[in-house]
Amino acid sequence: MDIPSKYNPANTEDKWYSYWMEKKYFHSEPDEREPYTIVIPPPNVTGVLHMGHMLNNTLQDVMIRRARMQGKNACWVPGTDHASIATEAKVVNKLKEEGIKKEDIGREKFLEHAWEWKEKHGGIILEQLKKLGASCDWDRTKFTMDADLYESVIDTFIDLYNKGLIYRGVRMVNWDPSAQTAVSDEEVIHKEVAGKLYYLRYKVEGEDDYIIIATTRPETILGDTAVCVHPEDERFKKFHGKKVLVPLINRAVPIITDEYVDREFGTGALKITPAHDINDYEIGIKHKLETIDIFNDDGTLNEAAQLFIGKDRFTVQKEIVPELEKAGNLVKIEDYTHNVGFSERTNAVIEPKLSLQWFLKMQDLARPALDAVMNDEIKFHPAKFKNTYKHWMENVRDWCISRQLWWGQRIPVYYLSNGEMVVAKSKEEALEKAKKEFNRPDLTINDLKQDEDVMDTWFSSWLWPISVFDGIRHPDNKEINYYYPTNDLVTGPDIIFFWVARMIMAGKEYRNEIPFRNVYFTGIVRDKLGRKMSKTLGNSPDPIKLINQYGADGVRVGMLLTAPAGNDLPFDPALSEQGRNFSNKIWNALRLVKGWQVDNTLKQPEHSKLAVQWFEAKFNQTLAVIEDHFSKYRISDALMTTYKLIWDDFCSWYLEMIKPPYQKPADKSTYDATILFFENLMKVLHPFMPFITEEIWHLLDERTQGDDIIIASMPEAKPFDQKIIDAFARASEIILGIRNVRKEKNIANKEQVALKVKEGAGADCAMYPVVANMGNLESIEKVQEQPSGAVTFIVGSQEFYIPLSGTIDVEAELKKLNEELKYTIGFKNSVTKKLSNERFVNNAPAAVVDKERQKLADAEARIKVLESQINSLK
RNA sequence: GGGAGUUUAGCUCAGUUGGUUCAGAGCAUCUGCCUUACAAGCAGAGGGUCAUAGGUUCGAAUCCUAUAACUCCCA
Repeated sequence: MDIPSKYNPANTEDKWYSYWMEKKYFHSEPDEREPYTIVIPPPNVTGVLHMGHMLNNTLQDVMIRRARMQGKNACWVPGTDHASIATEAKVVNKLKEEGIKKEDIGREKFLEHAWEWKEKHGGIILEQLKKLGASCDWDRTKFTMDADLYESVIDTFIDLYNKGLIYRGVRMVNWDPSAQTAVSDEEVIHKEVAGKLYYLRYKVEGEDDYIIIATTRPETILGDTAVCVHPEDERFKKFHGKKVLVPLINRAVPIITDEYVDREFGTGALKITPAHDINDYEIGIKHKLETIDIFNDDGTLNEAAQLFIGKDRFTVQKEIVPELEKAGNLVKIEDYTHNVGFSERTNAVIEPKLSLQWFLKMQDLARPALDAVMNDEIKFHPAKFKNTYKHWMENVRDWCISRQLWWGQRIPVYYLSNGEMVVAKSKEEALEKAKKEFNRPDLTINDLKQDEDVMDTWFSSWLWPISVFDGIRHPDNKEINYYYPTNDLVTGPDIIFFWVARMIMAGKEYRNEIPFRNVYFTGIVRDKLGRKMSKTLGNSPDPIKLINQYGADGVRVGMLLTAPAGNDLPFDPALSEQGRNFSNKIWNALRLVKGWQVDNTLKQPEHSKLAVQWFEAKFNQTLAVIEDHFSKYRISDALMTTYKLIWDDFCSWYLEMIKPPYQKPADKSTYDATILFFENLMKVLHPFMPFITEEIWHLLDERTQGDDIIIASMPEAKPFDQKIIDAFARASEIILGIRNVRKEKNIANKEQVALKVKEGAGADCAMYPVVANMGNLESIEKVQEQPSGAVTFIVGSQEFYIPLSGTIDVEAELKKLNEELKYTIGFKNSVTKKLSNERFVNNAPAAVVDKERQKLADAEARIKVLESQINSLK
């Protein structure tokens, strides 16, 4: 067989992916088997694949492929979300380039453009996932704006409204002036920013006195409606009940007192701007202050500000300072670092803004969702995220679900001209309802105006595990009953609140059941310097390029090896190289095995028989370890264990043990056993490296239709013979001893040597035939005494000799032995000390004490051997 | 400001209920090898005061206290 010495992934990956697709191996239909379900965390439809997706989806693919091979009905539902803010921004920009404003073409026309954009660009990320090998059921691909999912969202809104959980109200919200929409608390990212603290003098009305306040945002003074001091603060008691004049505009506002004020901060006096600060807002309500909103939706100042009308807030922040100075209000400016909120989507500085929005009450929804995680009905991996989850759930605030956008599910609320409203699924239904509810038979469809806003994208996503199976509209359908609850969710810790928490709420509310049993939190992929990967930094490698360079299998291994759950992953392309090298190692093992001629008449050599027995045991022993890792979601450990099983145990030991002499044939039973081992190893490896394993599966043997590794059954750990594992451990030590002697004495591997074993209790080893083969020994013989002119090595307390023709370097041997003796005596002393401590012997468990006694006996035996060696050399 | 977490080899991390030679793995490094499966490889080797200081215990990387540094979440 002619197989190239370097594995080339490009030749196999596309081939097998299309083959699997043709065979419909990824597709799932409900049947009598146990289901195993994963719903993909839907990537943003505007996105392209980044390293985070690579990690995330590799993990999911490992889990789904393993489940498939375990005979479960594996279903991985792919899809994307509509990302209202991001997508709308993209479409707005595209139109802008064409000279079109969205307001000019209107809502319907705009949505046509948006759909067109989605059709054209929205599938990129899913196509990229195919390159990675993701075995998603593509027939089930969903999009959060699909008609059925859209309707599910609308139904949910109506239902929650009818339950009294959704309300409309004017509240302080996080306003994104760039996207011109409200965003939820979770979409605001707080960052420390170097700014200034401005000390401003407010004149007390009708007096010559003044009060000094400190603020980071001097432009907002135009919206001030009070100055607040601590009631106990002696410095300000003289001002209680008086008024001050707001600088520049000379509006008289009251000086109020509230214990909220921190006397240590700034000057101890606080300006209050209820329209533009959440804390001020609360104080405003408490003290019934006037609220003056000085900003337009785009962050420019409006008429209420009186000055700087039409200018941007940041321009005004600069321009107002000289004005204040001129007017004599500026005392001083200090450097000051403070927290500023940025929009997760547009990176614009968030403006707290009073506005009329829709909210979902969270408290009642949160309780069952909190319990489900705290009592481990849903398990978090790693469990440390339970803390974060608990803290958020216990302090959860109502969710602002309306967005001032067009791309999304439009809020199903209809208003009459008098402001009264009805909530209904369609305009027609709304009309009927309105007629009845308000006793207005005269109403026509034109009297109704639907709410202009759409819902938060996460209001779609939180239904995802249910809505992809149509379980909102048809709660008793076959699919939802079969696939739900799903098994595992794989996602990043950064969306624990956005998504995980809310999916659990939705599951509890709509199915009265959790949406998944396990949540695996991945780390965040960072670059070598520990920075988060981002487009703006340009520090993210292009995953597709990586795949072309190292193969999808290689990249998958590279990602997984250093990605224990919940730990950040400092990505280094060298990791993918390690994965690629592993592919090559396996490839060459195949070349070796397939290069053998098989001679049916050949008798199986004893050493091969033992090797086969050993590997059988080793395989099952290791498989149990791998299964344990999987059960604990330690995927990278499961991979590393598999890696070592293949590389070290199979390639470095087993294959070397059974390798026939050069150009000699192999015997049939060893060959067959080896092929079987190879097949089993490929099965265990398949979930991690799907492509090369399928390729090798088909090269190892002729396969009938449908005999493909992707659907082969995963081996299960069977009982194994511990004795042969132990015998091998000893044999390998002896082999290492022989190798060391060869190395020290410069004896080529080709040259045969004889091994002499000192007669005694430890002289036997069941695996001597293997030792003889691996050590290239002409004989193994027991002797009473050390032969003259022989090099010695010791395994445990057993002596071995290799007679040599040349002279022995007595000095060097003595030095080595004396060092060894010194170490062993030291060790013996420490054990003796322990054992002579009465409290240890009395308190420690018997097993531990026995082990110490055993250690002592071993050390004493070894010392005896070493001493006799030294004496014989002297 | 409140809370959580982390700190073990050059790097990334394991280390379960405190008890085997417990101080580990992979990568990296160094040395020697192109030995007919594989130099994308083989055979070896070195490398750590388990962040610091106390304490509990017969015994501490592991439990407790304090300190330091870093990370994340919330406000």
